[in-house]
Amino acid sequence: MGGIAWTEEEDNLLKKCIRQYGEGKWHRVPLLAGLKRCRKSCRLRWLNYLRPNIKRGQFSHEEVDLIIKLHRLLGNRWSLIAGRLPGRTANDVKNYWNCHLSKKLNAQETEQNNKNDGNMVNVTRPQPRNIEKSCSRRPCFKPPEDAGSTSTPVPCIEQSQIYLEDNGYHTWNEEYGAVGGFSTNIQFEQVREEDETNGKWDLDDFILDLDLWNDSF
DNA sequence: AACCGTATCAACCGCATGGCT
DNA sequence: TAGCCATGCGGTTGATACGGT
Repeated sequence: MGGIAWTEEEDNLLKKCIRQYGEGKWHRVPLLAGLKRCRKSCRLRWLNYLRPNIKRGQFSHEEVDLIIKLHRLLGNRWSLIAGRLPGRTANDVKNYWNCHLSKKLNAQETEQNNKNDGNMVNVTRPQPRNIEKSCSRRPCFKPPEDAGSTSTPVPCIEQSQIYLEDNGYHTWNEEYGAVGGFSTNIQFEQVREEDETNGKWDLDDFILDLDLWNDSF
């Protein structure tokens, strides 16, 4: 292993400390737990190993499929990918990708390229999304009523203010009632402060929902 | 049995980001 | 506004396990 392996005693001290004081405040954890480890090590050990509900063992086919899909959409954003796989850590996903999938997929791609040979296909890599600082809440996302149809999902934001970056500024509802062609670079200028239930909103989740939705058809 | 190459994965490192003063 | 500090993340390292020769 890279670095000094954690002992059972250290694990117990860390677990006890987290149980007592909760997560966060990692700079205090080594002192509170009585560990001779830096805060980063403590955090990593907890997140990747000691946290409850961590799933161990083989990745299922469903998980592997999802990882591949998500990686196609997000690139190496392991924490986001892991967030979609209950019980899996970013480190797990990253290791699995590096050990299993990257080689496998590279081989497949090379094979595919050889087959296509001259029939080049341009693949658009995930583009960075420009997010305004003011955008700090999650617009709730609901699938269309007719779940069986192939229509795209519609964010349930009244008077939403989502703008297409390359087309000047347009209001979503006024001019883009549906989300067709959503793979373009999109800027969320401001979102109505509506969804108070979760408090913290990750915009990437929302965009990912849309991308996954489109991808599934 | 000894050696070697490869796979696996826990741990570390460095950087980016955000909050606070 | 600048500087400092804590946190989080992705990349990388290196010890161990395991299979093949």
